[in-house]
Amino acid sequence: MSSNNTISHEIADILRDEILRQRYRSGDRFPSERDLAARFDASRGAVREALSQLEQLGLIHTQPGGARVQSVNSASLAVLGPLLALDDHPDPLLVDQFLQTFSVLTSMTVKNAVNAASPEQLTQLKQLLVELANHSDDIEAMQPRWREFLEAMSTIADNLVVRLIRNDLKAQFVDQMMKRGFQPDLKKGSTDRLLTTLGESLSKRDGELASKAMQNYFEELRGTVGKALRFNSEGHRSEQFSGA
Amino acid sequence: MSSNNTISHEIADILRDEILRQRYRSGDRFPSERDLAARFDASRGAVREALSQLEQLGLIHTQPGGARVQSVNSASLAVLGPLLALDDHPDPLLVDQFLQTFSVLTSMTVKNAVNAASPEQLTQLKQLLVELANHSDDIEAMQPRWREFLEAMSTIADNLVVRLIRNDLKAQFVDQMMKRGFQPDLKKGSTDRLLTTLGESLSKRDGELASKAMQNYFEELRGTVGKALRFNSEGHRSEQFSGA
DNA sequence: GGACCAAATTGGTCAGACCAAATATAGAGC
DNA sequence: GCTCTATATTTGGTCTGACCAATTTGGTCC
Repeated sequence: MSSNNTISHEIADILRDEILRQRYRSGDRFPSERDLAARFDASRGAVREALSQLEQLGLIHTQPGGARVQSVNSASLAVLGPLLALDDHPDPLLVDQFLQTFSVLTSMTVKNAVNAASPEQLTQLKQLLVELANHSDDIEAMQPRWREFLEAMSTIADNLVVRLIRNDLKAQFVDQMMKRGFQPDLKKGSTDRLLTTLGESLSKRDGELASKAMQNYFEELRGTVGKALRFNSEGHRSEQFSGA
Repeated sequence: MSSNNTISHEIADILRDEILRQRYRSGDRFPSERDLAARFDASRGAVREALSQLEQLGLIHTQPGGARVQSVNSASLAVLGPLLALDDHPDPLLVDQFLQTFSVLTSMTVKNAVNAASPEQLTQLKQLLVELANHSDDIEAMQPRWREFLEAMSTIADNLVVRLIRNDLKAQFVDQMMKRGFQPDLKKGSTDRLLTTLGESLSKRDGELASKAMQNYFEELRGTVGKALRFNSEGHRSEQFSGA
């Protein structure tokens, strides 16, 4: 998990998962710090630091007199990762929701980047696209280049809000999937089509076109990933999930 | 600010703002807990809890041996609120970026909601629209009804990822603007047009149409708000900002 | 049954201490 | 002078035990 190997993080991880697994109902009283200290055989200070993390996640609310459990719906974005990691198989619905969200944000970024890029940045982007095209056969090799390309787009678009959201989502989700060794096997045609259209949009400086291309790509990705996950969750443990 | 009136929150607020104001460069060593305890005349425990909050925000990274400051770009979404509250006048660019982001997420929610709503939910939504139309003259009165309408949309669309993001954004931003007493004065025409189109999209069950209408509305909102903020930041302190 | 008051519980803070990991420093060897 | 190593120091992580103020709880009185 995300845990540092400190006691307080361990405690936080355990309690967080218990809350996410609905072991306490929203509004319930949370065990007192002294009880938790006894339960985990730790000092109250360590427990307090753990509770501080849970409070930052929006999972509990502490007040003199007692802490109370809050609804997951009102939690912070940072609970997504733990939520996905709760079971062996990630929840297909949640994954799909993630992809859809990531799609609209990425499309927006791409659109703004293409429209706002300086001539130098345009050539840089084209260069990265060529790099990608050169490795379109090897998904492994494309991964870091995609990252670089999207990072460049993100820098050019220069929208801090989206950047922060994508930070969180990436930390919560992408890394989670990577750790599980998940590799979506998109047909090569889809990727090639995306690369071509992106190149075209760069030449024409047509952000809308780039955005649409990105959306279509994610649409296909959602289909593929959804199929793989559903197949997987039916018990046919595929090799796509090697497990951390 | 968001602070509870505890010492550790106070310390966290101060240090957070110092980091956001770039008083430490990314990568710099952060003062030791003992130094900070001396500076704030507090116990090390209180300082540690403050630092724990900063770590959750992604602003510092602590390790045995010392804590280091991280780049704001790699921080968590939760820094947006404090970032907006840093100066008397919110950064127009940041506000615009927020609105654009909120726009695509809301449009996506609306689209999915309209497409996925059950017949009962459709009538409920229409009912809420009527409510809105009845108060279209009084912005004050519309506010809670808008909230209710969007909340219903959010519930129907049932995308936890977007919901969590919107939670954070709302907490960081909307509340921030409300506290400043900011009220965008959109022309009544825009709002009426939005309401009409939304009603139409509900009847036709046309999510795409609803989405487009939402986008257009936000587009106008961005224009209006941007103008107001720029005007305001030129020193003509308008009455729109009554100050908390 | 409801209003009111005292006792127990709970979170927030403090002080002083110890350990292990990381850093800084001084010294040895070249 | 430079590099490398061993030592000393700093720093974060944790523990113990204590105190205060706010809340909650339970019982009493009307």
